[in-house]
Amino acid sequence: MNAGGSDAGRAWQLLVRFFLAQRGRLAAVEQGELSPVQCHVLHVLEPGRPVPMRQLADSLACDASNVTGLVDRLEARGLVARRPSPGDRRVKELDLTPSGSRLRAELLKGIAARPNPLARLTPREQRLLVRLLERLLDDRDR
Amino acid sequence: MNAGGSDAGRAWQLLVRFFLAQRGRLAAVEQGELSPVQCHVLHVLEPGRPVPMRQLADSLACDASNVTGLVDRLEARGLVARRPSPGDRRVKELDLTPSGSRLRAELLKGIAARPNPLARLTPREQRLLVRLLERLLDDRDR
DNA sequence: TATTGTTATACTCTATAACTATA
DNA sequence: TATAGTTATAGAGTATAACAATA
Repeated sequence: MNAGGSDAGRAWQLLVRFFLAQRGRLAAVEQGELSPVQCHVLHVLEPGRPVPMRQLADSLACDASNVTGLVDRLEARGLVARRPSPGDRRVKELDLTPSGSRLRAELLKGIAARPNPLARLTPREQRLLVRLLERLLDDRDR
Repeated sequence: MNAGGSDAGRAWQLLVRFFLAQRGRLAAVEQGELSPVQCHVLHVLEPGRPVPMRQLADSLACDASNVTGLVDRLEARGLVARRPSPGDRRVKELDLTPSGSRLRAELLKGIAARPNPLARLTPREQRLLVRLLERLLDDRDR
């Protein structure tokens, strides 16, 4: 079997284990402000870069029907807004409101401010990990 | 601001981004056999190593009341079994059934067999990542 | 008194299927 | 015909609060 390809498998297994273990451990989630999925939406939505509903469903790896209710709830809280797409009248694009942009900034700040699980790595190891993850996530989600 | 501590924050942010992006993309989940949370339970439960319900709730970072229904469903499918704890009569320990053990083995195999997102790293980078993640996950979850 | 697990309740997330309005 | 988004429905995950049994 895997002679040479086993490291990718092992790394994948460790990453899966990591994100299973960390599920729901975001500051905004713990404070009850946002659900994990809502965090994802605010994370994907960059200010001034509207995203079609369909694209959001893809990035969530879920059925399109879920996005309707999800966006309904975020819109009811004034965090996002639906806009008609210029090119295709079937499409609705999603954008952050000023309030949503502020919460997104707090979310990112909260993520960066909670590096607890990574404290056990040396600074050099942390830099290595950043480099590897950046390559891993390159040209993804945008 | 962060002079020196920023790499941990950056790495943390990238890991969060990664697991948000990969949520639900496990073979067993895609095939509709298990939910992400059920995967976590089977992952945590090693054969022959019973785990108290309370400990399961901790590892899921959720309220203990959820574990009741979660375990009910897994037990109804014959994957896990509740056993009284030898020491404390309040405690119920959870163990895999033979059927659960088999599904767990398939789950782990499926995870290892799906390293697609990691193919973009060189073999050397993959080994580096494995080393870092192993240090990251060391003495956790057991 | 504190802890383990349960129940009741309410809300969110998720998939499937059927529908509409566009393309 | 195909696609974007919605609605209806049902099942699963989640938190809070109250409870029984045990420590």
